[in-house]
Amino acid sequence: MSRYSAAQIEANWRKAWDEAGIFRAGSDPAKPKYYVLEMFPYPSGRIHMGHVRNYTMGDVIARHKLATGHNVLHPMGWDAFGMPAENAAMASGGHPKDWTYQNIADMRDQMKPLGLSIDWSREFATCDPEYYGQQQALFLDMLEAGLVYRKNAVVNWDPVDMTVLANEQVENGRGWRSGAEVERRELTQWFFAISDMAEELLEALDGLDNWPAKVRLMQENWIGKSRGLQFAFGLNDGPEGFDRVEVYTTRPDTLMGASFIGVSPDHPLAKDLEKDDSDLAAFNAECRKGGTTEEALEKAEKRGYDTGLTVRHPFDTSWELPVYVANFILMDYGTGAIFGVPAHDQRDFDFATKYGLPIIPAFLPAEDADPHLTAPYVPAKTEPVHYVSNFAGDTWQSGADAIEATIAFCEANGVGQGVTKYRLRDWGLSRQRYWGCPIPVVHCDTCGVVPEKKENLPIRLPDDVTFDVPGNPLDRHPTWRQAPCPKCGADARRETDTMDTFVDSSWYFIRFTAPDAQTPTDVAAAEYWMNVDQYIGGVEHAILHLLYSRFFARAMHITGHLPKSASEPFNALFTQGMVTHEIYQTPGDNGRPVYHLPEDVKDGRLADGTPVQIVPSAKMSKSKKNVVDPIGIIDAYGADTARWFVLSDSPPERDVEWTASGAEAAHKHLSRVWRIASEIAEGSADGNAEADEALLREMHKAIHDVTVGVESFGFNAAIARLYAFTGVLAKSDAANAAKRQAARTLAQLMSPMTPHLAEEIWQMLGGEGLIAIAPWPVADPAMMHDDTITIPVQINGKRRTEIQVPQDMAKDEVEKVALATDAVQRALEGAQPKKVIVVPGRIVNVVI
RNA sequence: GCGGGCGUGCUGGAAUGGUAGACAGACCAGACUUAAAAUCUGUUGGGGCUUGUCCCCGUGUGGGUUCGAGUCCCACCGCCCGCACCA
Repeated sequence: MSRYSAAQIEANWRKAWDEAGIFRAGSDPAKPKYYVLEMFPYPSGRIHMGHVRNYTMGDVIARHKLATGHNVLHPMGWDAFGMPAENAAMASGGHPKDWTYQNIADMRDQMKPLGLSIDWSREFATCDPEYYGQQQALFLDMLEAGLVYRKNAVVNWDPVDMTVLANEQVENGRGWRSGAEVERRELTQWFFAISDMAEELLEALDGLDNWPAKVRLMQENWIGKSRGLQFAFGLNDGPEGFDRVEVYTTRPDTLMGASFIGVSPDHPLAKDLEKDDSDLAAFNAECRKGGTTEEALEKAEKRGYDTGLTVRHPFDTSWELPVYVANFILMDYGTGAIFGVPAHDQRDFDFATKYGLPIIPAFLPAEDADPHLTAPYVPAKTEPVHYVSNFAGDTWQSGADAIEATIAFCEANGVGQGVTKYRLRDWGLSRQRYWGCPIPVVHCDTCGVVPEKKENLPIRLPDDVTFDVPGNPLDRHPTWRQAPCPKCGADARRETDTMDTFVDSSWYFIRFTAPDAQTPTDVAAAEYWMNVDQYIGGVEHAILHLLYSRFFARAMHITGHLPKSASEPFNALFTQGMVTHEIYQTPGDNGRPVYHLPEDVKDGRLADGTPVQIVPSAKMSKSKKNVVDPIGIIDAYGADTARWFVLSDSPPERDVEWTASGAEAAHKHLSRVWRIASEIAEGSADGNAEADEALLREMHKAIHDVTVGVESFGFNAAIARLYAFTGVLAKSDAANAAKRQAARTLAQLMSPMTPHLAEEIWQMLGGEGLIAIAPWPVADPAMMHDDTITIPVQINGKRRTEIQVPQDMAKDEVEKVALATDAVQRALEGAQPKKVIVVPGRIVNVVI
């Protein structure tokens, strides 16, 4: 008998699937549709184990749906715009386009051996002009609908590379590539009006029952709805045009504890004052320079500048509070101005302590309040809070009630209004980069900003660009910028900013439903295929990509590109864990460890015998060298082994640690299954009917358990069940016919995870056609329960013995059997039990 | 600081409130072999004695609810993740 050879099997079956065209999504109305999608990859040029895990999970779902009679859409594409292509071009002198398409070709070649049930006919890359041209059309429609606009905004500006950087591209206040200190700069940029939809995006989260609660919560926090009071302090002797300072607070109940007013360095008042105050101008400039990174903020000291101005407290106009410009106040949240309550807020406390401002407790009981507090005074949760009406009245309330009551009180007394605010800000999409989707507008000296005509789309990126100097190549291109004004025809200039790549990924899943349409979408196709029934990807996209996509689906409905039913594009979301690996390191110079690839380490030592230090498992990363190349694994063991292993050891939402022994074990198991099937295929040994019955019963239980596992993302549990069933089959004395049936079923149950091996076994055992499209087995309930069952007997909740009883035995009969056991009789010592609990089919508990 | 999650053998992990440790890895022992590999079988939470179809303990710690708790509730400890000068 020959041995299991994945290399031989796998290529054959991929060819067979290809020729049969079984993964091509049709529109068979007789079948229910099912759209399964994994987040599409960035074409870095190399697939990694994370991809393998992600796509394998999606493939298990897709193949299972195919076998259960669904019309399945399972597409793949490339998130192909972005900075790495430009960085590669800058580093090696190539062109981003060549680099990207070469990487796509390479990655496609690496992915195909995985045997994924993908409809490759729908493949596209976001850098294809056919795609980004439609994206430009979408942009124009959104512009017309008021969903896109231009405004002046503060951004991270890298003065060396001369481009805007996203927040995540700023490290410790410096540009991640240039190392230059990032400046905050005001620029006119394009924005999507996502914040207008804040309430709807928040409310609709409630309906996303099949999303992880964690992701919904993260989005909820990100949208950040808050309820508060907005009102003004009257300003004494302010500059021209400034007679009040508008503030927003979520804690109006602390109003009587106010001791100063703080405004942002970017606040209009601060900007006005700095005109005549060079010290303040210097202070503001210093504040604006400060980085916006987490670390920079943590280190930054609370600093303020006393403007010398004062405001009047709304409830006691003789009470004057100083006005400071303070570095910790953000211009783009609330009104850019606050009142400080040092007694109840750590930041305000730090500030007040530094500048010798009063610390006034706003809550009773006043007798507990120390007039010389050394730390913020925080009332206990249950303690009644005496809110503003302490000043004017006598009502006692707490928490949110106190805040609402205070707002009502303030409104009644003409001090401001209750308002709802959101943290969510509009999405700035302008990037001063070449390798992105050009924003299709023209700047005309007479007409201003003019949308490009749709018939001129796509506005293509020019190919003749250079990357030898920093900045945006589109800006310095000799001719590309020149364009006639679509309105008046005069010479005008193209917009040279391109779109954030998150725009590309916000609607690609809709484009998959009609990838060749001459409009952004084919609404009928979108209506048929949308929504994505199951979306799978990393939790790192919990906010940005998933929130943007939810916004886009709504925007596309508004602009007529999608039915309303697709406004929430992803019915179910699953966030899978990472693939991790131990890190091997040896001490290097200057205390920095030297990392070693897993393949260079044997038994804890390098080839030359040097022992390595093993650092606990972490996400595979090139810099730590704790990576295992999927290609190497596929070459050594086959794709089925890689697929089986990444699904087997851990629940899919958790990280899985790649271990050499685990991969080896997976391969051994698949070899074993292959061997068992081969023996059955060759064998003709007789068995006994009793063994047949037992085997088939086990088979039906396995069908049930594995099906449940596959349908509920319990892949690891399904695989454990398959191990167990394989063991039963291997030991069974059943006749060949029964074994054959069981082995064919085993192959079917394994087919979503190990499709190639499953096909091979199916064929070996005389299965008809391709297993990939053979109807999924159905468990027979009659075969799933045994006539006689074993149930444990507890005494006072502790297991003491077990009894065998007929499955359908009456409760009191079961009780009698249990009481008659030696263990129970011994424990009773002739007495009567106090109570006997019988859970049918489950357990008996005798209470003594 | 705010929000969320998780703590189970040597390891990954399993367990609708109902036999804790399924299934794997690792280790050890045995079979086969001249030997090794491969394969197959078996053992493995801790402790005790009277070695049994035995007893006690055991799911981070301490309480509670329940006939019964890894699972539910309260408090604490530890770890992980997300957000964050957001007023």
